[in-house]
Amino acid sequence: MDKEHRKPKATTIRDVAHAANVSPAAVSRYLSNQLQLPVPTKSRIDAAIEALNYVPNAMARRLSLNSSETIGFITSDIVNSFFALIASAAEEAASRAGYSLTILNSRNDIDRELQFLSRIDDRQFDGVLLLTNHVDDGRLRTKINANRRVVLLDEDVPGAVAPRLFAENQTGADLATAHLIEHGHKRIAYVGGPRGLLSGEERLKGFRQAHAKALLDVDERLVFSGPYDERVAYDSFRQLWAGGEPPTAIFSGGDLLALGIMQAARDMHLRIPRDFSLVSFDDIPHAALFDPPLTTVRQSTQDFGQRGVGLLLDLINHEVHAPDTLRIPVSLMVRGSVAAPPRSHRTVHDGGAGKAQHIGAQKVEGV
Amino acid sequence: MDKEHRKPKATTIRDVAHAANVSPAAVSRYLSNQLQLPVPTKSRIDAAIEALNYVPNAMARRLSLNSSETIGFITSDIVNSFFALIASAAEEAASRAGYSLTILNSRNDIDRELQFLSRIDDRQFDGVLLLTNHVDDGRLRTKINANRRVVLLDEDVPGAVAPRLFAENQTGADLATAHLIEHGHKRIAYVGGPRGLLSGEERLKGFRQAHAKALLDVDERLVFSGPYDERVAYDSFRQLWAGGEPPTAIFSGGDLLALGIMQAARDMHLRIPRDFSLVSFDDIPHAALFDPPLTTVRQSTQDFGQRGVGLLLDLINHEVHAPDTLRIPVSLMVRGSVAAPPRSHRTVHDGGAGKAQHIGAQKVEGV
DNA sequence: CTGAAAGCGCTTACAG
DNA sequence: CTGAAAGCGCTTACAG
Repeated sequence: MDKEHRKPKATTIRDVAHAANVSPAAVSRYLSNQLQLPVPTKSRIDAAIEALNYVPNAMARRLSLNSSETIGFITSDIVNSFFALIASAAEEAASRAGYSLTILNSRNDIDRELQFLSRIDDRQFDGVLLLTNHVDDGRLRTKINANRRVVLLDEDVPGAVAPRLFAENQTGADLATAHLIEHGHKRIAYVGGPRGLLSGEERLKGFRQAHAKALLDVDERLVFSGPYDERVAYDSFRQLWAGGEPPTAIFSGGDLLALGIMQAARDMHLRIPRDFSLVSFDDIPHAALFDPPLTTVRQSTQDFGQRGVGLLLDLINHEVHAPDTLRIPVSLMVRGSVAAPPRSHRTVHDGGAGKAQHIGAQKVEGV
Repeated sequence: MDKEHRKPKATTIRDVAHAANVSPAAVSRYLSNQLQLPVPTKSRIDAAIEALNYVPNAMARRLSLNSSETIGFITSDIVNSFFALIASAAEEAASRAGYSLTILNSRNDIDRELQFLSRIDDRQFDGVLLLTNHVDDGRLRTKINANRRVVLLDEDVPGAVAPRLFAENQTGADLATAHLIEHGHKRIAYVGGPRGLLSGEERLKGFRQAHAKALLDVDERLVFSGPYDERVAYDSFRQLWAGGEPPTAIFSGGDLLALGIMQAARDMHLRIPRDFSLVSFDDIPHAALFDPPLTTVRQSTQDFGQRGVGLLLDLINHEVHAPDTLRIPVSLMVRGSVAAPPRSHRTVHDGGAGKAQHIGAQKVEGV
């Protein structure tokens, strides 16, 4: 259009000040509510802003304030709706506090995680919410301790100096396993996350704890730990069924793993819960619509996102709390994937064999 | 720790220049590969950077370059894994081009969309990928035309001057409906997106087109258009079954709607595909694991994200293309939610009544 | 080719 | 209380 001005310079605070016959400082202070002005002056400024279509330049403000007004959210997989829900809750909380939230998809790759954490160093982020999903080799710890503007969510980085927010993993696993035991299962397999990773360790601990409370032994040949990967769970299941005596129930350390198990069962023409029962962890959306509706341990993604942002903003503003690890409560969502063991004559409490209790799942609160 | 310096000033390009005995300009040019330096000078600079632990300040660079190096991704619901997959692909493409991607969750609220679009004005974003999911009242159009750094993905904003990237909606709907007709269905319901919204209109058109090609009439009492809301689909289903003669099959305009339909069917103790068949649109992850495995139209989320970013970067760099609307191809993923109509003696082509073809779903390419 | 200097558009300590 | 001026830390047109 206008060939005359090659770059139609953006209107700045100077332009507004000039038009309103005040100083740039006055406009700046007025806009940030640090100055009570006489009404006529106010209106002149407002009119100038309106007329010149003035919008403050965020990059200039950020350079000046030495704050990017942005926080990073690093997750292993944004497509996993459990993580997406946390991200969504975090974005809302951040937005309310005047911060943008940038979601970074690490694909569980430590090099990408480190690269993303470096964006704190170049001032792209004021801080970062880190949801890692693998065992640290020490590099994450070092990186975090170098800048100290990180909050650990969902999984731990041992040795890192950072606020932490985790689920009640052990309690949840105990709850889930006890639920199976109550239905008469004695031969229960564990298909869970990696050894050395917080959720994997703690959920396995809960699994053992429930057995101990029921005076039951854990058959170590039925314990499978591995990455949170659908295919790995798929393979674990096939191994379980390849051996002599398969279990009558499985506690799976994550809904993604449960999905792999369900797929494998389907491929082997096994029905859940007729041929075996299944309880899982996470409660991803639509878990109630799977075949069968999945009984699983729920953790509040809202809590994760909201409280995580709170912790990070406190850290950024140097309002440091006691460095305790905070925990998100859990509850068991009872749906249709658990029944009595096959070929068992033991009395069951509910009539839940074939029929799913899908709507308004019965909720068993965690401790 | 150090009480002496209240603010331990970050090291700047000046510090590096000083330590390496060159000018800041030389360092800047060296770092951006605009300058070939003698090896000894290079090493001195590298050593200084290393020793001082120098990281360029991104906010300063951005102010100077008048570019935020960031693009926005506005979606109605990041928890919907279909959108999350597009976001993920877009993030990868943006990252490869040196851009950050910020995901914004609009919750399909136009005020939030407008607010997010304003971040172009204050220089937070160099441009925006907009995935809206409702009919515009004119405000989106006005806003987009005011800054012209927006690419429209998945849904249209009529009248907006912007590059567009949409799915082959009509072809996909035709494919899906024809699939039902081939299985002997004549009484097919449509439960789809809103009238006036691109996907809703075009998919309905494809639904009608398939009928016309088969010389079948569409029963208008079986056509339900509404927002992409699980509960709305739930209610539509109940209405369909409340009337006299329910359909023998449903084409649903989105997997989220299909989920609502499946939930309603389950609550009414109806089995799919025994009691009615269902085909849908989107192919969200794990669609194969639902009960039944969902036959649905697939669109490549990878294409959406990648090509969308490409279009936006071209726009930002003023490498404008012809303003054509680009289309993403579709294909039908045949799984287990379609069978012959109930009480029908018509011969069916595949044996697909009860048994699901879940693994490696048969793929029928779109035109 | 190289460096001193101006400029990006804000904010705020400082002086009047 | 108010404004002139310095400063945030880069990039780059300009002069030498």
